[in-house]
Amino acid sequence: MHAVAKTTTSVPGLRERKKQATRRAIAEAAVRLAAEHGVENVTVEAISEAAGVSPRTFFNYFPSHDDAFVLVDDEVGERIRESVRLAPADRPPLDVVRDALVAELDGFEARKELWVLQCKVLQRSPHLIHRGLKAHVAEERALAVAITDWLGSTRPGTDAPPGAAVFPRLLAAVAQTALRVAVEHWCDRPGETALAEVFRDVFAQLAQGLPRPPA
Amino acid sequence: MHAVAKTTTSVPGLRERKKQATRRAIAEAAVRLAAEHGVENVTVEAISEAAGVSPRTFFNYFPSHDDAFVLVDDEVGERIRESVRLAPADRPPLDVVRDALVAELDGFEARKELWVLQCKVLQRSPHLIHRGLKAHVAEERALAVAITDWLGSTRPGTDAPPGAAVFPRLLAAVAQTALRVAVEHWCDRPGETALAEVFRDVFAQLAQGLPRPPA
DNA sequence: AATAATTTTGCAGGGTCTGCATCTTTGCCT
DNA sequence: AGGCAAAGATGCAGACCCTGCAAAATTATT
Repeated sequence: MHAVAKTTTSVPGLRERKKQATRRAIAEAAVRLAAEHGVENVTVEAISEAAGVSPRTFFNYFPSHDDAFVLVDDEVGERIRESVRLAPADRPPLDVVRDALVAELDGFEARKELWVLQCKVLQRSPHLIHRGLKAHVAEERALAVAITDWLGSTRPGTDAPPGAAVFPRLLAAVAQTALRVAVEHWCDRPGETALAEVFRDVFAQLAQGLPRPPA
Repeated sequence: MHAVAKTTTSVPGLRERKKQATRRAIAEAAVRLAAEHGVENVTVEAISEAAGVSPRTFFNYFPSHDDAFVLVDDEVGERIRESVRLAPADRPPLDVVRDALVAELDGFEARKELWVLQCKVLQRSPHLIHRGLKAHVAEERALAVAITDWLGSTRPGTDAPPGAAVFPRLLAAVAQTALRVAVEHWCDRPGETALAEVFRDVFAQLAQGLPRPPA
């Protein structure tokens, strides 16, 4: 408090940093081992061994064996929802959600290697896709709430037509699905197309009501 | 072969009937117990006990504990895909998929009680939703293939624009998602709206590119 | 009625996951 | 510095999940 002025915020402290490091070490070890030997042949013990922690510690970071193989960043979803809530009220809903997602694409491509590697693991173990979709569904529901907020800011308290109540959930679900399809498609063709391009194309098709593409 | 002429087909035989009965008994016991005590408090032993089989037999019918709680009918998906493949080549893709799904809706409402009950279980245990989505994703991929077949029957072997390759996967994924959203929405409001109505409404919104619903 | 095929079952064993007690590490204070 | 309190890591016991394998029971066929 006297000689050295501490940076009052920002620095998470050694404790938190070590925790994050441990978490990343476990996740990275899990993905690498899975890419080499296949998911079902990678035990918690092996992951812990490679990450340099005890098997018991593994479960302090991941609730289940499978959860170690999917990469989830909570902050991304929160930024997306905030972006939706602050969107101009008169824009097309699909555009609002699309742009909110596109804004996060840069950080996505930055970790390209990691995602491609994980995509391979997920393709070999479809059973893990659903673990990834777990976060997906959670995101979907939170996004639906954000969309409802955004829409509600236009006209509060009015009798709605039958479709209105489903709309936020449908838009959120479709947007997440489009994102997933774009990523899967992009993973299948590494380096061939930019993710942003696939992404924009997919949303364009959605906006047109999924017409038959010109052959 | 001599005295009694056997009904050459149709009758599945006592063996097959008992198997189906056992399977249904296990599934029903699982759902009922889960509805009462919560999924995580229902062990395989308890389910087997209630179904009148040994714990080992449980795993002869369901690959995992969680799989006993989701109802899947393989034949339904096959009928849907066949319907898509046989559709007129000049119809709007979204309509083709919609109608293929709508045709199965009757059989769906017939088991209304069962589905509502299961929806409650799934709502209390989100972790099971993904198990249900497992079949969902499998269906999605198979459906994408069927859509590709159907589209391909129009013009085989032509240079495709960037969006064309994604289209079948996107359409299949979006259609499955729309189905899921419709079912969830319908489960939340039992008896208020017919599933077919929600379903048609959702697809209408998709066909219009998800515009803002009139408030 | 006897035999063959299929299903059910018990058992052993490995893997997942949790709660609890203990030990080590980290953060903060004088 | 040195010590105290909080938090994380670890080991262990135990319940549960899941899978082979071989024996017993049930069903189909001759």
